[in-house]
Amino acid sequence: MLDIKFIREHPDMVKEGILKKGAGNNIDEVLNLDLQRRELLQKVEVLKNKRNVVSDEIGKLKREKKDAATAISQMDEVKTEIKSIDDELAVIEKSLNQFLLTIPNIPHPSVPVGKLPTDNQEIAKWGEAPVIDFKPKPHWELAEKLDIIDFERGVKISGAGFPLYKGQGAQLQRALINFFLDEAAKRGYKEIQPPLMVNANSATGTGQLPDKEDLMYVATKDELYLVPTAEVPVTNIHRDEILKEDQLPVKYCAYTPCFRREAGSYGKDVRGLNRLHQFDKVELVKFVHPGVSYNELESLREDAELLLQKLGLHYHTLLMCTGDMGFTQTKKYDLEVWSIGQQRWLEVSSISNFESFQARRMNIRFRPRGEGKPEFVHTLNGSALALPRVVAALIEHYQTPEGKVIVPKVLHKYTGFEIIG
RNA sequence: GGAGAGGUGUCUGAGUGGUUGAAAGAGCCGGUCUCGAAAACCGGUGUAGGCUUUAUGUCUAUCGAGAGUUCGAAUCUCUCCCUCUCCGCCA
Repeated sequence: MLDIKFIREHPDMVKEGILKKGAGNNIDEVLNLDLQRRELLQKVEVLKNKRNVVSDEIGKLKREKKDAATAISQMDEVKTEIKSIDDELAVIEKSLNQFLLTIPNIPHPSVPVGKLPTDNQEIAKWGEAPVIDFKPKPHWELAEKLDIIDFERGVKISGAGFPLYKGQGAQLQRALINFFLDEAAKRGYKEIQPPLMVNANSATGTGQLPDKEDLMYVATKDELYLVPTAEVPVTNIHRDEILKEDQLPVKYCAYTPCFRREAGSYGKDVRGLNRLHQFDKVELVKFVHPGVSYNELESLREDAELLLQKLGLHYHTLLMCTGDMGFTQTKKYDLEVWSIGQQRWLEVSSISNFESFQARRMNIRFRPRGEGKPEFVHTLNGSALALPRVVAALIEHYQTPEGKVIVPKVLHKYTGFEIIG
């Protein structure tokens, strides 16, 4: 969430930022509630002060065995008044807080303003689509023929969007996960295996709640949510903590399955591995000093891009426009890998800076060296990478005319085989 | 799941209704001492919010969370959460 003080002092900047994201604007209501809150606070604090002072006096009188009845009766009115103002305050604070939780983060000035996919800027392009003299097959055809992914049985067991990986398909997945994790470790990320179900506080901290409850699977009996991304449990590691400045940046990587309800229909995405309810992903999360978060965003992007380069896959990098950014981000890059079988780009990574937006919700701070008040850290995260579309692009990219798949060299030591089929 | 014990500041740990924001010790920061360090000694050291003459200022809140009793709650009552021990179940 945004800082109420910041909103109070820069209402126009906030309104403008929200507008760029294409969201509704209720800043005036927020400011009004904030004003009411502070007025009531002043009134009630005077009364509470009186209560404290008089109570002390009563204590003294009693100790001296004097009569305190007058003082006590005098407090009757104060007491009821405090109660009524406190009640009023509670209502206002609750509503103010709800508003604050629904105000999106405002975009960084370097982000292009727009709302269409064409407003996104391609800032880098790497590699090329392979030149082949036969018609490339989409991954679902290859996978089915090779019997490495079983979509139908996935449907039987769970439903659409829950594929079953078999044999070399399962091994390829495992190889990619290990490859991604090892590469992350080399770049200084500590590996985490987080819980796969989180409570409401954690989901609120990263911004999935209260707005996006529909995206998640919920175990209502236990009030737990299946993680839609490792970002949720991993960023919450340091909720309500004060880190030391010397610790920063704190860098974590985590492999988890991700569960998403993906309510609604997505047309061209329904086939194959393009959009699933359960998928695997390695996520990178950083907690950094506010002064360097945009440098850290660039290095995070490099961390993710390097993986695609090592796999030899053709990709490009997009700087997402204001309208294509999520609720919580100030700046976001997407990496899209080329699917030769489908002749389209597939998003495999999303790399974002949240500045202090999540940190404020989660109360994650650091203590500056020497003296000084704790400040909020900046949080960032990026997929490195989401598996299914990498798998899709990879088997399409490396397919042979016979319908086999050549495994890229960096994976050999993980797969133990060099060709699928 | 059943029975019992308990949750206090960065940590250990006192504190069962009235100068307790909270003893004591440790840690940390600053200082004295020292060529330097250690030890010793002295001083400081939570967080959030409000107000104003923005200050070695002041007020409010905060002892797991929430509600209640009371003039007054870390201390009493209720609900919830969590931890520990024993029993049961179990990968």
